[in-house]
Amino acid sequence: MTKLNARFDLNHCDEIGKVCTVFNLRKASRAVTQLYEEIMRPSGTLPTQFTLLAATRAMGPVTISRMAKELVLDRTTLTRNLKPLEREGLLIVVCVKDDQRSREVSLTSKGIRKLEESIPYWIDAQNKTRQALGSERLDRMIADLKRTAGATSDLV
Amino acid sequence: MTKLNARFDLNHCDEIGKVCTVFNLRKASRAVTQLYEEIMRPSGTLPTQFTLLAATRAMGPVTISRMAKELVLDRTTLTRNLKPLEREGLLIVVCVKDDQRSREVSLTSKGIRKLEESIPYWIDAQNKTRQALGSERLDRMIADLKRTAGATSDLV
DNA sequence: ATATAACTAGTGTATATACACCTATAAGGA
DNA sequence: TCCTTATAGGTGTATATACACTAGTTATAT
Repeated sequence: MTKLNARFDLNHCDEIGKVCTVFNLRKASRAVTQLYEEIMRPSGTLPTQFTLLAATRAMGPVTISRMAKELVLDRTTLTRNLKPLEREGLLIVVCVKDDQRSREVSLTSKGIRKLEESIPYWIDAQNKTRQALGSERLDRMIADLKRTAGATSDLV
Repeated sequence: MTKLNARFDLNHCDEIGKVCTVFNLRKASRAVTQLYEEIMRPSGTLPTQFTLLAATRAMGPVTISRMAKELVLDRTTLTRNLKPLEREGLLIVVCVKDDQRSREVSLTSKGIRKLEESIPYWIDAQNKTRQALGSERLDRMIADLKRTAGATSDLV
């Protein structure tokens, strides 16, 4: 009688790649990120930076910590990811009056313009992805991804 | 009559985060990666490095380029990701006899041991993820992720 | 046989990500 | 009030990721 997990031993490492959640997630992330980067390249905005601009716009003036938690992003990672956008003058991070510890992120008018100009390229990437995957699969997967982000980040 | 894409203008940036494929994929990736890192920490192997070890074991001696293509990973990224594993003596990259351009990656016995020791922690992470998401959703999502990686990497 | 094209790989640079550690400020209790 | 604790944030370091560029090797065409 073989053990249930016998297929995960050294002689069946190909099975690991086939069923590993984190591997398949990261692999798909790379593929989709590469596609979005290619399509959005003419806009001069990286997809990761685009989502930061959109998140800042959506959340209004927001502290680093709150934004990081919302994005399931380490706080220090967010600090660093904001740097290139600050340097380009697309957003500003300023101290909060009521709490000298906190700093709030906001878009500048230049950042708003940049975001607006990038949206058509992002829509193009969205449409090409939908075309490639089919609406049904894509909508289902995004719903599953949301659930995954919520359920697993609760465990950490 | 409003345009179909009207909800993606500057006044509805919250919609962008809700429907953006690359954002939701990366966010879920971060959440799951964080969970795997926490669970696998005692093994001393990062989940990304674990998958590289398993892929090397599965693909046998394999050139950098072929491995990169298989993993939907930029070739130069793979070169750099192999570095810490080489440094620890878990794998070696050697020149190929027949083609002086190519270099092949193989596990060392130390790498095989390390992989074997890490598998139980990986199984634990796999099980906890399955528990959190439910088998049906997880299996469906992984199938969708595979399809996504294949379909979008073909477009680039 | 040689010139050119195609292929394989590495480096420099930049962004993305997170942990350990540190500093400063706010909140709360003795 | 003052001491302790909790909270908000930044830096140093390391890995993950990709592009532009470079160098060497093999294949191909004339």
